[in-house]
Amino acid sequence: MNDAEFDPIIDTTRRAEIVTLLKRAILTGRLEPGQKLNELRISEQMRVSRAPLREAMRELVQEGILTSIPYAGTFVIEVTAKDIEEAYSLNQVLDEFAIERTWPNRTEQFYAELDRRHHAVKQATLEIDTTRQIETALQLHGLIHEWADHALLLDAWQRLTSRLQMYFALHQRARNEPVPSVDVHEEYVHLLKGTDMKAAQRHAREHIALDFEELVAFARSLEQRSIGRKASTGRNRTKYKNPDQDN
Amino acid sequence: MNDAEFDPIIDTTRRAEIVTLLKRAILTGRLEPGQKLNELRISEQMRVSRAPLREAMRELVQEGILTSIPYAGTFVIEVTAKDIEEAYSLNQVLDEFAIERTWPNRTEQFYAELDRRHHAVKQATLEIDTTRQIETALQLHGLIHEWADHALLLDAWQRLTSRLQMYFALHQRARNEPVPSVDVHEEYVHLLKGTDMKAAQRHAREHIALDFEELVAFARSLEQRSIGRKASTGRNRTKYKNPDQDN
DNA sequence: GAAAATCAGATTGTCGACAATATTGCAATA
DNA sequence: TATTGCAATATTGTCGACAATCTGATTTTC
Repeated sequence: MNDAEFDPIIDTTRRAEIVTLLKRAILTGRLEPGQKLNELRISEQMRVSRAPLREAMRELVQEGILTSIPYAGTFVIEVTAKDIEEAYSLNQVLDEFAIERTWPNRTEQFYAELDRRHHAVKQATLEIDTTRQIETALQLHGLIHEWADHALLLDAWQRLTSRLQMYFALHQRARNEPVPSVDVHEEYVHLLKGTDMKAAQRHAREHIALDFEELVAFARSLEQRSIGRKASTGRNRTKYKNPDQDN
Repeated sequence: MNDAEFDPIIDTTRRAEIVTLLKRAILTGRLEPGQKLNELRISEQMRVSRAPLREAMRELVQEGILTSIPYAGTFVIEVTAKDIEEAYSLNQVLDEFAIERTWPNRTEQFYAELDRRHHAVKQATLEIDTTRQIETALQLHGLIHEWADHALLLDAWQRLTSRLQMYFALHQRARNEPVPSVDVHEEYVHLLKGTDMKAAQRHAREHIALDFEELVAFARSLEQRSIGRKASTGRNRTKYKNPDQDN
């Protein structure tokens, strides 16, 4: 047989759709850090029962963007300066590793995709939708992780991406002004096409450090208005006072 | 107020207990790779309803040791040579980073804990229980991640640990003979107490590479008897034929 | 006889209701 | 007045039942 190749069809279970919806709400900042997710209310709004909603929330807890306290509730994670510093430092390490693993895998198709995503970033800077700008930039950076042929690395990076996307969204949401529309990826893309791997790795480190300081400063300012709150992935017991409010 | 500090009390929800039970069964190899988890059967054996069981399984799917295919079932992940190679290479990267971050945090308490865990490893080599040997060794290695003061790193490493523990357990289970009772951690512990960070990092790399080859070879032999099976974290649709059997 | 259609059986996904637990407000008490 | 005890309420955790889907065998059709 000479069949054309088909992608597997999307699985349509309520749980999966709920995950998508919740994740989007969190990563765009529509659900704020520390906010409690009221199961009954959300399930009614989505017109589903609590069972698939709870399962979806379990996934997001394990994914690290929600935090759950038994019999108290499930909350959007808080954002501290330390969290951001951690995300960035780990990202540096993973990026360096990803470049190393991707380096021998760079094909024509890789370069094409690199250009395509770079173009998407430049295109997005023209639009008003800041969320789209963040998405495209992260997708460009994700390329080296996708081509590293390393499922665990990709997994770890996608987890990080969630947080980074959330941080960026919060940041932009706070200052409420369009991001500078200069393209800072020109050099990055160029180095990824070159022959000097170390140089590419070095640039990844330094470039990432760019808006890092600004984000941390932002996080510090956030911490002023939310102090004394703490929660982990199900071990602690400190409760929140934050009222929940959707839309 | 001059209150004494208290740790939060442990949360007891069925879901959490189920997670513990399932995880142990998987990591010790009592549930074999590829095996299907029948919800009804397990829920009856544990005397719980399917709701908390399913939520627990969702967590483990996201944790990466189970894989779910909608309307088909949830399975223990397969173990391929590539998986093991990935786990080890990523572990090297994370170890190096962990040592870097832990290095300035080394206190007397750190050294004491280091010795304690090292002692536990040596103690375990005397026992027959191989699972315990694996556990203690991984706990010794986990120290640098716990002291790195880096929640994301610790999280990533714990995810890895699950897989490593599973791999080791399968390996030992297969050859069914006690592990060599020589202590290979002497040098590692010594370097962690020293002043040459680079040397410690280098040793971590090389030492880890030790039993790596053996594990990969083992995985290759495993792949003979289970070919053509594939599944991802909920995107694919290929189904298994593996019958499920508990105990 | 082979391919397609159909039909039971089993298993997963979802639902609504109930049980367990936490929170809040108020009264009681020192 | 501050603290403790106790309803009343709200929310999470769990249960049993039903609906949707898959699997495999059987029947039907060509």
